[in-house]
Amino acid sequence: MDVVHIDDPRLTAMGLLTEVYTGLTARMQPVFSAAGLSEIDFETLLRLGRSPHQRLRMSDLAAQTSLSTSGVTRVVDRLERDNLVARVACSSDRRASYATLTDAGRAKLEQVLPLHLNDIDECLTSLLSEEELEAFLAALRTIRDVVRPCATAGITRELAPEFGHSA
Amino acid sequence: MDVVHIDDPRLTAMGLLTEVYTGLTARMQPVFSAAGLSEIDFETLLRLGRSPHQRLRMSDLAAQTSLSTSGVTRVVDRLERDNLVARVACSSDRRASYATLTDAGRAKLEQVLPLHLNDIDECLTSLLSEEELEAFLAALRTIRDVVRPCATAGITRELAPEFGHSA
DNA sequence: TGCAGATGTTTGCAGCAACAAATGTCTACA
DNA sequence: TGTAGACATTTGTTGCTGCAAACATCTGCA
Repeated sequence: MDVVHIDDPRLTAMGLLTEVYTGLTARMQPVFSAAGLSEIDFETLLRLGRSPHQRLRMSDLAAQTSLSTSGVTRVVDRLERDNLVARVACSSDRRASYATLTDAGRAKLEQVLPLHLNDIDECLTSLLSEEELEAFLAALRTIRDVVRPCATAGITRELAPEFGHSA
Repeated sequence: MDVVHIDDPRLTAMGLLTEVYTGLTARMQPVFSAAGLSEIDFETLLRLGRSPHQRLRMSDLAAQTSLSTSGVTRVVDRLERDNLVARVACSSDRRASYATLTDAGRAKLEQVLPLHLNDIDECLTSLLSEEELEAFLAALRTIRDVVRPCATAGITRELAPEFGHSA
């Protein structure tokens, strides 16, 4: 018998979740890198694309992604250098600035998104039956509500009790 | 209507999973940092603790974690500096070395593990009913088998079709 | 035996992220 | 109006990571 319970069911459960999540993201990497994007680049473009006017304040972007505000500064620096995103001054608050999708950014998103959706289908949604998937998502929601009570930042508070890809 | 389908169910599913996984790991962070460990430090100690003789070759450690071999070199450097792990030459292959748990490492693991298990319970396993949990894990296994066909490295091939915490 | 290629580990290097401090702007209140 | 504190963003610094190259050792085959 070893130091730790080698088969503690809690460890197994958490390990399985970790394995699935990291395996899934690794599996989706190629689509992003083929487009010259990192995962966080894609997430940024996606969130901008889904937002009203395809723009978001830097700090709202930070709240929605798992990045710190300085992290967002540099992601947007890189995306701006590549002309996928532009900074626009906020007229009502001179401290703030919006990151907005450029035409090239929108095009890039539209190019990558279908491939990404296809990946998700292949490795996740198509693997379970209708009912299994629904139960799976319900379980995820239950857990999400505990570990991440307030996950909607920078979104008008009425819509989107669950706004996909909140990291 | 925006550029992208704001509520594409595939995006929502993936987003939910991301949210849960990152929320969960964030929620577990405090226990690790209180013990002066990073998450990867803990995972390393755990894997060593579960292995025969509490030791593993560097490259097997790399295969089990999500780190590259050079990443493992540096994690073990740090853990060795803190006296939680020691390198031991492999007698049958002079290129290789084992990372082994020191007494302090074992003690640290035994100190942290119950707290971690408690976290998992609080934020994951206790949130679902017996049946829900079983269905949830079954779904994870289904996905795991697709995204990570061969996830058992450096383990004697017979046991552990699912060896928790494989990153 | 001797050598070519495979394998295990480490090191040099470059990129990314967080934290804290700095800067500019806003808000509330006297 | 003037000022203190809050807030949005950026910059300086540090640490962690992967990739590629270097190095040591092993294996198989002539």
